[in-house]
Amino acid sequence: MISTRGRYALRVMIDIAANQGDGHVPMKDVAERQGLSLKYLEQILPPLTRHGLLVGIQGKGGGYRLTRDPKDYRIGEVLRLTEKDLEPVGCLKEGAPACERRNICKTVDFWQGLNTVVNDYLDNHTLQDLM
Amino acid sequence: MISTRGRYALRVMIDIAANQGDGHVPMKDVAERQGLSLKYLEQILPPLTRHGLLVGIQGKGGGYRLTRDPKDYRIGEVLRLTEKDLEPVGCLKEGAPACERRNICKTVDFWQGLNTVVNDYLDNHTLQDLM
DNA sequence: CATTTACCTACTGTGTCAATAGGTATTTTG
DNA sequence: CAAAATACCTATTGACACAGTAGGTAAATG
Repeated sequence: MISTRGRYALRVMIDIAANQGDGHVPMKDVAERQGLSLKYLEQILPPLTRHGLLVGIQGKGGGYRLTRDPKDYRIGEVLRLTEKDLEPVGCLKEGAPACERRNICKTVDFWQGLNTVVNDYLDNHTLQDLM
Repeated sequence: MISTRGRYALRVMIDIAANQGDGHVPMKDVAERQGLSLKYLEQILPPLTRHGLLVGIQGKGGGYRLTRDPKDYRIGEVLRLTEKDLEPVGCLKEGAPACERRNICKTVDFWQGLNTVVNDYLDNHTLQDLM
């Protein structure tokens, strides 16, 4: 299940791409255009700026800007940064506590396969594909 | 995200397949072998019996039995009956309230594609593959 | 200096998850 | 026929994530 965090993040990036021109786009404008809560968006974006997918300029005349061409953002990148967990089962998570049934578990390979299928799909589509 | 409901359901069916012989398997035995709560399993199974994937016989000497060969159960079948929602986003759900952004939504096709990829994977593996 | 913007942290209501608990109905066996 | 074993049903609970609300601070510009 993809939550609003990831879905809103994509909508925000699409909106910025469409409106940035050669300047910056205030998140307030994005929130209004998209009909979303500014305060909520503000707490979704930090991971994206921290990892360099967006740059945010403070102060009057500031706002956000993409750092790449839309075709160079893989959807999976955005979702992995904004979604809490994208893995189909908890035990596949990075740093998950070791499952004591691991040796005898007949299904872990199956879940790993599902995880791969999902991530391949997400990584084979770009932001450009959504515009 | 696949919850314990779906995962336990699969483990239960694998256990039944391995232990039914030509009789029935009491859920109490399954719970003990798998280290799961009997009471919890009891409320996961009803959809499976209701849709004929399992039969449950009451009374002494009763228990559960598969109705088909393990290779004839698609994983997707089991999960769609036991998981609350398998769809990546709510708006794809059967009977979901119509989204008012539907006309202008640029992402719904993308999510539909993800849903298809996931279900194809789940439906192209059978219970036999997990044994 | 005032305004605009990003950025940070705490709090809240709702709902699902993962069980636990206590029962009823049905069938077989002694 | 009684007792035991089984499936089946419904309510409750604690923890936690989701989706937002709220109230601020820091930085840059006009």
